[in-house]
Amino acid sequence: MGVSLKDVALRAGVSVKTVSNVVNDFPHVAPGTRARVQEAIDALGYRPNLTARHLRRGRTGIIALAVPELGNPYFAELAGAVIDAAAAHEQTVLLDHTAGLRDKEALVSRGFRGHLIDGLILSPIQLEAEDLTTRQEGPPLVLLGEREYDAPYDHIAIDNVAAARTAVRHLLDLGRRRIAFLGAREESARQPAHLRLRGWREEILASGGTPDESLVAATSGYDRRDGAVAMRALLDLGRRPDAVFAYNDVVALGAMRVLTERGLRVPEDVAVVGFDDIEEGRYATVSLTTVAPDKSAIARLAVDCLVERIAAQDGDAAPPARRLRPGHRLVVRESTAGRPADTAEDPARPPPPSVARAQPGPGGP
Amino acid sequence: MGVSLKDVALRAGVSVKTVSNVVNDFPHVAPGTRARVQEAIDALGYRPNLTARHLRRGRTGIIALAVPELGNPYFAELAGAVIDAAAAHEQTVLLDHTAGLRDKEALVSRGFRGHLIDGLILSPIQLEAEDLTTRQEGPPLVLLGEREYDAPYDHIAIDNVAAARTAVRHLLDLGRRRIAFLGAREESARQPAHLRLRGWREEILASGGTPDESLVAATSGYDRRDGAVAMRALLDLGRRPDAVFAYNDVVALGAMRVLTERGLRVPEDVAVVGFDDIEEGRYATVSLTTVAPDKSAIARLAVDCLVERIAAQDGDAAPPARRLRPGHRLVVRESTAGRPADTAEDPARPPPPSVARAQPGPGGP
DNA sequence: CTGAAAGCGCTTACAG
DNA sequence: CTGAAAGCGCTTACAG
Repeated sequence: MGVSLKDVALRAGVSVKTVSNVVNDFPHVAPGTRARVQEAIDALGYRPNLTARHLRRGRTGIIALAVPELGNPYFAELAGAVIDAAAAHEQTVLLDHTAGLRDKEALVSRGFRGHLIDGLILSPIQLEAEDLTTRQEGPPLVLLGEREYDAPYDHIAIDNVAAARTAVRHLLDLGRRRIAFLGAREESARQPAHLRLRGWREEILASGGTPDESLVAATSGYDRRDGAVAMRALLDLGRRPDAVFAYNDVVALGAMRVLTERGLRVPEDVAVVGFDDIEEGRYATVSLTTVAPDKSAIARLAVDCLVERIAAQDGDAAPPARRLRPGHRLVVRESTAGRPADTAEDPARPPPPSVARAQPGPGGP
Repeated sequence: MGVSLKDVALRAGVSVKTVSNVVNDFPHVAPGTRARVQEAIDALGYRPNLTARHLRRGRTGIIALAVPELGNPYFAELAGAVIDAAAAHEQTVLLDHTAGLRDKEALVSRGFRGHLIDGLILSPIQLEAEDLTTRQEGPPLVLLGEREYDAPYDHIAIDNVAAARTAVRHLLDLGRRRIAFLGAREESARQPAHLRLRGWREEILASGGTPDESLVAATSGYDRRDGAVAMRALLDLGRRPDAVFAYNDVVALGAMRVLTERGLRVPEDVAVVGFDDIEEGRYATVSLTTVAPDKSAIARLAVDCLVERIAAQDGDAAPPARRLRPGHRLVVRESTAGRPADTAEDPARPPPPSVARAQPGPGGP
């Protein structure tokens, strides 16, 4: 059916080895031979069978990226960045989504794609440490995001506590004192939103205040609807905040929608800060102040680490597990700053400069 | 390095053929033998090498989905639906993004992943018919979306003209007469937004009006910024519409942001309709009226067609190229209907019922 | 119900 | 600079 190396070799009157050399752009092929082979390749329309190459090389050049949900723009944007970062290493990305379910996350982490992928980048939500420590086999693994584990894997994440503190600090500086936190998840022993919630507590304490736990709202997930439900629940209980710090941007956007429905003005009555810096937040009717993780740095570091570990399988000494901290910054927009007529942000122009800048964070320990 | 079939066969004291039979769940294996083999598999931690299987079978079970941009929620949501639809056929999805560039689209359509993928689903923006007619090789191909080609490939798309007419009809019914169209692209000989623009023209003509071409705004792409830029340009030229029909939801959202900036009320001063029904539109501060294509039907039909064509390569007669039309409906929200206090849509509840329903459209011709 | 053997299309020491 | 041959780990007629 397909045209094979052998067919090309036959036509060019050389061995398959020589054709292989030409196809793989190896040196030490006589110019005349190369031309003859190339001519045969073109004439026959030969295209290498990647599948055979994979089997022979023991490598596929495919890495998997497993995210909770592609419907969350943060992960869609991150996936785009990972695809680009991987292309720089000539790696192809296979996308998996786990729905944030522990079982699916554990399955993926065990490398259920047997030998199809060379490595895996996983952004877990509910995965537990034991899922990782009992991991027998599976490809090299790099972890992404807020969840941390005592397991020997590279972990790429911004300093979530510091980032959350910066956001809360910003709200405190605006004079807000009743700052709600949206996106705690009670069902999980170890809070996915652990660190951001801790940042909320620490910063309020550092300012001399007392964290009001009745302003911490649980959600069952992390999407727009969860934000709307949590915000509505808070208001229905009569716990009206003067500011909201949400686990992420879509939760913040869902909350903002409910605030408007209830006739509360953003930011005059309630200031709102999100997390992720998704494109959508910049174009919301009231543009969203947010913590902006450096997505392309996250993607780049993750792919670099993974590629290094894949290479290390060939006998190089593998580096110890690293903890890498890409940068982040607070982007102040209308949901906290209002819209002074003369300094209105223009969403059609390049992204505005950050206002507060958190420490970009050095590499791991 | 890995454990192979042979290792398992050795330990179980059977031939590799028998192990293969067990692994692939073939019948006609004596229960005792099966148990013995299974025990060996577990003890050795054997996992099939997919790469070898692919080579031998000549199939990988991987299909590619190429979309312009994962950052556009419509494509992210569609990708999720395709991944799910493919899982039902035990197919894995490889995601490519083309940035809507003709060269990249043409490259992908030629199946540049040589034998790695069994088939391709492509949603083209700038691809031209000749790119397809000169296509020599490449895997089975299914086309998605508004662009149509005179080429023998399956094409899955809602009735874009009818859908656009329904949207414009809705605006006309509200008494709007200066309806702008956002998202024409002049640089391309054959408009990507061809059909939706045609629907705009036809419906205005059908209502006895005259399409005002000065209200057709070109964009350089199809994202939020493009919508904002186009809207601003229209207003700066003094061409104030009383309604906007946008090529898609993100363009509509970008436009809505600018309208608000300029102190225009939505929908009182300007009603807005988008296209795609992305989740974001439901939670916008003024929720967005939109044409909702049936994304899961699109995904399902595309995967079904592709899987059928892949199977047809084994000698079955391939069906002629089909044109399949999944359904769509108009979802009316606040950006055209306003927010009557007593019927406010609750974004935290299930999606609202459609108000106008376009013909769901029969299967192909 | 099970086995021995060929072959999918490459890459890679090993020779020359 | 080029060739002959083995082998990556499977699946699959073909026998028995």
